[in-house]
Amino acid sequence: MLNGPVFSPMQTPARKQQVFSFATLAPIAKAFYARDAVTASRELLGKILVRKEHGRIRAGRIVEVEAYLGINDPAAHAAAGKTARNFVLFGPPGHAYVYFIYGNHYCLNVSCEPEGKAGSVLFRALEPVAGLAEMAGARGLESDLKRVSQVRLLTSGPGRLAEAFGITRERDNDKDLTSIASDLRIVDDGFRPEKIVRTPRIGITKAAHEELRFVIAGNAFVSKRAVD
DNA sequence: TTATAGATTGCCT
DNA sequence: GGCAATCTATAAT
Repeated sequence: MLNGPVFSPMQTPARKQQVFSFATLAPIAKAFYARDAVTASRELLGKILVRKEHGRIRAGRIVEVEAYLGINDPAAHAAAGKTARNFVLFGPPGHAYVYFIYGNHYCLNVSCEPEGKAGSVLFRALEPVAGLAEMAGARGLESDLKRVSQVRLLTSGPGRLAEAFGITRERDNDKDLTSIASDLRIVDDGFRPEKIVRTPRIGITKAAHEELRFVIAGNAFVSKRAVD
């Protein structure tokens, strides 16, 4: 196991970083994603999103996600059917679906369900594990992070984590996260959350009552608008 | 062709 | 807590 779920200021980024060797971090396999979005959401909590760029690793533990279902979920981009924008949702499982929102932010999903059926998991918050200085640089923040409140600004929120990992539609949309050749992947270090909390999704108006948001209970890096 | 809402964030009061 | 920023997709004219 790499690190527990709670960030400790005593664990410096350098100490955390030496634990990682990108080549040995096998991406989670395609079959993992070929399931419904609710199951995939629960299973993804505690896994680690990893980016390799310029020989450096950025990694963050997944602590908050939301499930978006297929054509019957009014809040899902798949609701309108397959389009040039959302085709990834209908494609093979384990691919990155990246969209641009509010003229300012990218958001990252991973496609679920077998090919032909839509469904995805939105990444809403990560707990930084490695490459914190790189994340801070990408976010335009001070790299000398002393407090948890500062580290939270790196990846607590879907737009924030995308920026921290340099995720864009042009670069990452439809990327196969299960490929050994991918610079963006999700890995399993054996960590399992003690408790998962289920709540309504955040920031949507359609089907807002559906409880399809999942968070690791008590984790300090869950996005601010959280309603546990 | 024009209008509007959107799976957000950060700054201002 | 309110609201501007700023682009895209989709609905309305």
